[in-house]
Amino acid sequence: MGISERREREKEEMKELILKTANRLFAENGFEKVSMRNIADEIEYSPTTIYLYFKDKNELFYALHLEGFRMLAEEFRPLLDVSDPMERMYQMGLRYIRFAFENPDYYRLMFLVKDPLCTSETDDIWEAGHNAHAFLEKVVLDCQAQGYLEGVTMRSAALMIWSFVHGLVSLQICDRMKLYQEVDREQYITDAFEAFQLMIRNYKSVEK
Amino acid sequence: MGISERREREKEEMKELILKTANRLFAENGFEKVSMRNIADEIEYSPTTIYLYFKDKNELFYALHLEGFRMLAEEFRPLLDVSDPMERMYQMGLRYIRFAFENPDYYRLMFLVKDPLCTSETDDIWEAGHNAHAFLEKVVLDCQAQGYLEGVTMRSAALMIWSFVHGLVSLQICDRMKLYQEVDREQYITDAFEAFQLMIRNYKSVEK
DNA sequence: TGTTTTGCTTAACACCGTTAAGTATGTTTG
DNA sequence: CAAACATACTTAACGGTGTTAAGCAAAACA
Repeated sequence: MGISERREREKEEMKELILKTANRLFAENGFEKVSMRNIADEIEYSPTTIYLYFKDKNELFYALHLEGFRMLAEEFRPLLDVSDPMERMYQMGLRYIRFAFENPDYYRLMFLVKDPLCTSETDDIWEAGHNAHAFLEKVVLDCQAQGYLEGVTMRSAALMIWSFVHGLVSLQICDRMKLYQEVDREQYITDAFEAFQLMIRNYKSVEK
Repeated sequence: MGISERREREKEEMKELILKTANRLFAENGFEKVSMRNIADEIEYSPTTIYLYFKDKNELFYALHLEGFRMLAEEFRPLLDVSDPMERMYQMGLRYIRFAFENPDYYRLMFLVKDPLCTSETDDIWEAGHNAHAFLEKVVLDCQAQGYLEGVTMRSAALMIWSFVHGLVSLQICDRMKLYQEVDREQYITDAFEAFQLMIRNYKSVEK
């Protein structure tokens, strides 16, 4: 009775093929190159075939978005070796920024696009994001244990830090930094990041 | 010879009509309701007519984006009456956040969407944004004159502040705050904003 | 009054996501 | 082994998008 198992396996392989192709088109040619018909062309199947493996385009993009979080987790992995909390937070910021700039399309999909996530079920979706965020919460707690970021809750601090870095890379990725001279744009980003670090380092809560 | 002048006037009126209609559809039904055919239906003209007044959809959306900046400037106007720099910055943040939450579609268009701006000419485009940014730069300078934000350049500080607030509202607008309980989400935003203010207020540059 | 210009429309192109119906092929059952 | 059924895939189509080319009627000009 190995037939149904083979079937299952083939189905999984096809799903994988579609996904890999979508991922490749996405990484190579960016967002707009990924259309159902486009993927279909690439794998030499009819467009409608994809719908036998994925409910709709959102489900497909949700899978891509998971791949993005996998990549981000990979980027974060070396942080486990950094014991000093403030240094770890610094490195984490740098790696977050680097990930965003090296994979702008993935970043858009993960954090900026509206569609593919809210339409999906809201329960398990954020498991991938949760890991990354847990990483941040841990680093904040460790920093607070050393006297930094006093007087604010861990959650507030985490959201504050995430907001800043996210905002910084978003402005760049969405091309909203044209205010600053083309040449020095990267310098401005670095400077702003350093300024933020400086503020966190030198902030001490008000004496009671 | 008033004919050509009347012609000119009528052309301007038509352009205004298209724009107003686009703006209305945009404000009422959000982003996706604004299609060329959609606007055409509303003004009871053929879709192609619009192309006689606007080069393409991007040019139209660029005009909408200007309207957004006009609204933001309106929101900022009362800040002129706030003389205390730190208080002014605080109020500015609150108003920025309020603008974003009350006009999420405009905010997306102004700061998050990729297309309509980069494709247009890069020269005069940011004049509208420049005004808002000049406002921020002014407030940063005034704060620095009072001893705040010492040790970082005005530009870095401005970008840092903008990044943070932009990131905060972007995460909410793009529905990326599902990590936090639905109920307390607004509270978290407020807390993070307060935490940031606290950090800026209590930061003192390192003594040399 | 005839000629040219203007303002607008119809038709079409090339895409898009998605659904319904149909067609082979492979599997199971009588 | 043959009939009945299920599976995997396709073709055709719907309704939508932005955009272009060609044509037409009315207004302006000579």
